[in-house]
Amino acid sequence: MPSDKTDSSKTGDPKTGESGADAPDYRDTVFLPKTDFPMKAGLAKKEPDFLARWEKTRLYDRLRKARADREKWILHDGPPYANGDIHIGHALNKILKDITVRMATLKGYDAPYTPGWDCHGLPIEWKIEEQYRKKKKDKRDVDPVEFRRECRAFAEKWVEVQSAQFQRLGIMGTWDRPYLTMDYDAEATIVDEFLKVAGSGLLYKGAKPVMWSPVEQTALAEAEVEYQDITSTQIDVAFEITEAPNAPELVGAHAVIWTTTPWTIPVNQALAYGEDIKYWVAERDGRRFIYALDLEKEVLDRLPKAEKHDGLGLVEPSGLVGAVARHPLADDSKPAEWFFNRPRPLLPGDFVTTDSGTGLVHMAPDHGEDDFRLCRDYDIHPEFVVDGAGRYRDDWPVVGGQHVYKVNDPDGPVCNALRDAGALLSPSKESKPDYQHSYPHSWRSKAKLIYRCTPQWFVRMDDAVGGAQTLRETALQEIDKTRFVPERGYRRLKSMVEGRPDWVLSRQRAWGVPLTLYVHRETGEFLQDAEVNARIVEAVKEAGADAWFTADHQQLLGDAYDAADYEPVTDILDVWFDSGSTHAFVLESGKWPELRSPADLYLEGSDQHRGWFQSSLLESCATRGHAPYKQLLTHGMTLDKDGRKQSKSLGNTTDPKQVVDVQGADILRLWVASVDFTEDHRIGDEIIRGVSDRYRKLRNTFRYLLGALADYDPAEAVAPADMPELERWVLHRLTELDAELRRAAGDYDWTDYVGALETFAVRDLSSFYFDVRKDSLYCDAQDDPRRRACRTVLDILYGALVRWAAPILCFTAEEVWQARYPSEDGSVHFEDWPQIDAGWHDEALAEKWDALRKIRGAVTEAIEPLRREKTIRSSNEADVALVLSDTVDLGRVESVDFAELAIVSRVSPTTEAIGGAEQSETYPEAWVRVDRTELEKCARCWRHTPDVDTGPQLCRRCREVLAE
RNA sequence: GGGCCGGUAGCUCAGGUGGUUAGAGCGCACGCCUGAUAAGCGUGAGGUCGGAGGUUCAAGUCCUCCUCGGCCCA
Repeated sequence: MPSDKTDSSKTGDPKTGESGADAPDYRDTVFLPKTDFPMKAGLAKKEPDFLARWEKTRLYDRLRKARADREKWILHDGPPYANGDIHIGHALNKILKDITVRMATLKGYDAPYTPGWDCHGLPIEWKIEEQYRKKKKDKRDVDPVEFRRECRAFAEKWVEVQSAQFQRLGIMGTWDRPYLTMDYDAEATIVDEFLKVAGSGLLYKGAKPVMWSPVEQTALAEAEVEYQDITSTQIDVAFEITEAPNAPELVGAHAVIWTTTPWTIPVNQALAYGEDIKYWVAERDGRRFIYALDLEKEVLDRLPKAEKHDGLGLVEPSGLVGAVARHPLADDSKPAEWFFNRPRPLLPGDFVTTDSGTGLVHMAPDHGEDDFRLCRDYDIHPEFVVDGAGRYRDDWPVVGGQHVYKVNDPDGPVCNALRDAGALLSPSKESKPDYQHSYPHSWRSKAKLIYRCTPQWFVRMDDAVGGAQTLRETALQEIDKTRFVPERGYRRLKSMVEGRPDWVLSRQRAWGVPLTLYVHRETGEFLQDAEVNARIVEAVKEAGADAWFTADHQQLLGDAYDAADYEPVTDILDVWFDSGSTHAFVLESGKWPELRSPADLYLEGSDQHRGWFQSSLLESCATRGHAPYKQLLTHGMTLDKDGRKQSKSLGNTTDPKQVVDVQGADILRLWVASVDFTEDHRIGDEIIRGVSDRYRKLRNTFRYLLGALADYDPAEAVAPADMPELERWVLHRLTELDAELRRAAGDYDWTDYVGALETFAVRDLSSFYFDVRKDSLYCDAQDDPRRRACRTVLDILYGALVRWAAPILCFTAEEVWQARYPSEDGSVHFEDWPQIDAGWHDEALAEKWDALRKIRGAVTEAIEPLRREKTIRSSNEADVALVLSDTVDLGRVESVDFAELAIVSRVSPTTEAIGGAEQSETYPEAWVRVDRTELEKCARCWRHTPDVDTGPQLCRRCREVLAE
C-alpha cells in the first residue's frame, strides 16, 4: 500500500531526476509482470528433466497416436557408423533432421522418425583385428563366427553410446526400436535385395583392376582410399618398334615410355598413343627414339646426355596405327607364345596426354584402369601375375616371388633387367631425382595401394537387361524427378552417376553380409533358384548372416542340387549395399508400420552424394525401378572458427557433448538453425557465445510475455476490430511473419526462420510494442479496454511464438509452455502451426505505422542530446515539438496518441516552421525540438501529464484506477 | 593434378536481371532507466564487399588471373 506521507508538492528535482524522497510509493498498485519463469536458463541442468518427462509420458508414442489420421511425412534416417563418440557433424546432421521432423509435425503431418546405425564394415573389423594384434593373434587363426560376434558386440556398444548422445540433443524418435544394419531381419533383407539384383541380370563376375591393399589383402572402396605424397623411382623405357605398316621407316626406332611404377613393366602387354598428339623422331648416338613433340624438353631433360642428337621429323599419330613393338625383356631363345615374346601393339588411348611423360604410355591391363579397358577392347587380357599380398607369381621371370614394392629401385631387378636389355634410358638415380607425386593409400593401414586385377562381383551400369533401360539411365531419370535442396546437389549427383563405373559389390572381408551365391564349379555360373534363395533368406533371418558361414549347404540347396557341384561365395557385400538397402528393411518391411516408402526426404552431408544418396538410388533403381526418396537435402561440413577442417590433431574441434554440458542442447540447436548449413559453416567459442546471447533475447521475450499474461483470463479478450490501431498493427505484422516463416520452413531455410522470429521479437516487440504498452499494462485499470486489447494480443503472440519456436528450441519452448499450462503430461510438441487470421492483414495500416515508427525514430534521435547533457533522463520528461513537411504525416501523428507511442510527455505536431527544431537525419521530413517538460510527474505511472494532481501527485488515469 | 563450391562489419547472415552515402540481428562503446533488473530503452563506432587487373557512364554484383579455405575426384 502507498505510504501515508502526504507532503509531496514537489514531483522531483529536475537536476537529479530523483523523485521527491518522500513521494508516495505506488509500486504495489502497479500491475507488474509476474512469473516464476527464470531469466537464467540453466539448460544443461534442466534439459535432462524434460527428456525424462517426455520419456515418462511417452510423448513420442502419444504424438503418433494423436497424428494417426494425418497425412504422413517421412524423413528416412541415414545411418551413422557405430564406432565412436559423436562429433559436431553428427550433431548438426541429427539436429537438422529433428528440426525438419518437428517442423513437419508442427505443420500438421504425422512425421515419425526411426534412427538407425550402420554396423558392418572395415573400420569395426579393423578395431577388432587391432585387439587381436595386441594379443599377438592373427585374424586368420580366429574362427570367423567368433570374429563376427566380437564385431557385433563392438557395434552394439557404440550404438548404445551414440543413442544416448543423440537423445541428449533432443532428437525425437523411436530410440527404443532403432534399425541396425546388423539386425537379423536387416541382414536377411539385404541378402534378399542382393539376390534380387543377382536375379535381375545386373550382377556379373568380372575381373577388373580395383584398388587393392596388399596389407589388408582386400579390395577397397573409393571412400576407403586416401592420397598421400610419395617419392617413386621414375624410369624411361625404350620399346623397339618391329612393325609399322603406316610408317615403315619407324621399324627399328624405339618408342619411349615413362613410368613411376617400374614394377608394372614385367606385366606390360601393350603401348598406348594419343590420336591428337604429334610425335617426334630423333636420333641420339645412333638410336632413334619416338616421343611426343610437345614433351621433347622434358624427355631430353631426363635422358642422359647424347654425343649427337638430330631431330629426324614428325610422325602423325596415324603413322602409329597398327604399329607393334617388342617388350625389352623378350628372349628369342624362347617360343613366340612366351609372355615377353608376344607382340606389344600400339593402341590409341583417349586418356593419353602430353601433361607429363613421353606421350606414349605402357599398358599393364592387370594394374591400371585405363590399361585394362583399352586392352580389353583389343582382346588383351590380364595375366593375374601379382597375388593378394602383392607378390609376383613364383614362375614369373626376373621378379618371380618378389613383392611389387621391393623391385622398384634404380638398382632393383626390373631396372637391372632393362639396363641389361639396353632399354633403360633414364632411371631416376642417374638423370633426375626421384619423382614426387600423390599416390593412393589405405585410409586404415596408411599402406600404399596398387591397382590389381581380381575377380569381383559387379553390378552393371550400362547393360540394358531385358531390353529396357540401363541402371544408369533409370538412376539419371530418377534424379531428374528428385527435388534437391540446395539445387546444386542435382548437378553434383547427376554428374557422379553419369561418370561412375560399374558397382563393385564384393569385398574380401569378414564383418558384413555375404554374397550368398552358389557358383557352379564347372560352368562358373551362379545358381538362380527362387526356392534356394528363399531358404537362404530364411536361414539368415533365423541366425543372421553367420548362417551362410555355418550352413549345411546341401540343406540350403535342397534336393535339386548337389552341394559338391557348387562353391559358395565367401565374399562380403560392400557396406554401401547394406545402407543402400535401408529403404527396403526400414521403410518397407512393416517392422515400423508408421513409415512408408518412398521417403519424403533423405538429409545428409554433401559427402553422401558419393555415398548413401547414390547407393540407395542405385539399389532401389536396380530392384524397384525408382528412387527411394522424393527430396534430397544436403548440408556442408562444419569447420573451425577460422574455416579450417576440424581435426583432433589440430586441436580445433568443438565437442557437441561439451557444448551440451555447458550451454545446453538448445544452444547447439539454435546454432544449427543460425548457420547456412547448405554451405560449409563454422563453429567455435565466440560463435557459441554469440548464439547464447541471441538465445537469451528470445528467452526474455518469452519471459516478458509470461509475466505480462499472469492471471490472464480468456474472457478479457477483445475482438481485433475493437482494438487500438497499435494492436491491430501487431496482428498485421503477425500475418507477415506467418507468411515468412511458412516460406522459410518450406525451403528448409532455418537461418531465415530464426532470423525472422528474432528480428520480430527484438525490433517489433521488445523495443517497440512492449515498450510502448508497458504504461498501459502496468498502470491502466485491469479492465481497461486498451489493456485488455494488449493482453489479448500478448496471448496471441505467446501462442504463436512458442509454437514457432518449438521445432528449434524444443526444450525451451516446452519450458515456456509448461510455465503457462502446467500439466502432468501436456506438451507444446502436440501443437499445430498457429492460427493466424488472414483478416488481420492490413496494408494501409502497415504503411501508416511504418511512417509513424520512422517519425518516432526522429523523436528518440532528437532526445538523445538532451539526455547526454542530463537535461532529460527519462524520455517521459521530454516535451516534443514536431514539424512535419508532409501533411499526410501530420494527419497520421494527430490521429494517434503520439506521446504515448514515443513515450514522451507531450507532442505538438505542426507543419509550420519552429525555432530550434533540428532536421532529423534518419527521417529528413521531420524537424524536432525537444524541451524538458514543465508538467508534473505522476507518482504512480511516472508520466508527465497535464492532469497530475498536486495533492497525491497522481494523474487522472491513476486516480481513477486507485479509486476502484 | 582435375572438377565444383565459397571468402560482405568482431560474430551469424541479407544484398532478383550491375545504378543514389552496402543492410539486419547479436556483440562492442557511451548514455538512460531501476516497476522485464546478471533484464529493458536510446545513441554511436565498426566494412579497401579475399587480392589484382579488365568490361562499363556505373561492379559487392559481369569477365580474367591470383590467393585462402572446403568438398569430390585422380
